[in-house]
Amino acid sequence: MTHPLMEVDGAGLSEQDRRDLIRGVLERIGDKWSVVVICQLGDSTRRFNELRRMSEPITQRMLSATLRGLERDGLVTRTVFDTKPPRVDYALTPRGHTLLEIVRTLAGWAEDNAAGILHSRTAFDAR
Amino acid sequence: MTHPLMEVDGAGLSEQDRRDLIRGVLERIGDKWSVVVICQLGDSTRRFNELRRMSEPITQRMLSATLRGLERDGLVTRTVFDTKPPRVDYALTPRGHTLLEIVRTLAGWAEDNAAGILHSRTAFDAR
DNA sequence: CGGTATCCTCCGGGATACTG
DNA sequence: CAGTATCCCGGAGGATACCG
Repeated sequence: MTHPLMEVDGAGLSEQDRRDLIRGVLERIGDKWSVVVICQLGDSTRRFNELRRMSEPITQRMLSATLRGLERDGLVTRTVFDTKPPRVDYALTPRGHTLLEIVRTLAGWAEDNAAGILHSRTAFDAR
Repeated sequence: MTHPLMEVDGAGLSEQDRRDLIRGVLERIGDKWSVVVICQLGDSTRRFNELRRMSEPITQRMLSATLRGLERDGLVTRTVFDTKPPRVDYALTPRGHTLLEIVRTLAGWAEDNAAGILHSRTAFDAR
């Protein structure tokens, strides 16, 4: 039997380490654009400027940085075609797709609860 | 006829508005401590300093701010007992519990994928 | 087309001290 | 015990210009 806290890399993890680990991963989807980009890549492979338009008002710099971060974490693949003009395709990896499902759940929750949350905020601020 | 600002339930929102809405809600759980605090409140009601210890190394200031944000969004209730010394209890609302479930899924995903992600990062950085 | 390079601003959040 | 009040800094991220 495997101890729950020893599953990651074989070393023992404290509750503290566990939270750090989760936070480290959540920072990826906690940033300003990752969730948006992941959602846009959900249906199909996309090219850079295609993503840029779909994710407006993202800046070129931030799209580039976001994609690099997602690629670094093995959530997105980057495929370069050596044509002219250049063409680069981005797509979700299998790991990225498992995250997409959760992110869609989260997005659904956000939509379902948006009205209630906005109402709560108004009530809270009124005081 | 429907006024745009009244279509918060998702019926006639532009793709842009939909993303803004989701981002607005995700910023709550995207900040540094909300997810941690929500998880700690998952099992039972907690007092302020109890949460503080459970969420180390959070600062007093940030716990206070995080709880206020969660309360504002109707995710957490704050109950003051007028005793000495003072006592304040925090608990998840029903809405907070629905979010807790998703957050737990997310935390589970983070744990399950932590090793793979760390490996991907190392491989990516090696290049 | 698909990016970098630079510069600059804003604010999330830590440290510390004080309070009802 | 359960908070506020200040001060301050690093870094996320926007604007803009340039590049292969």
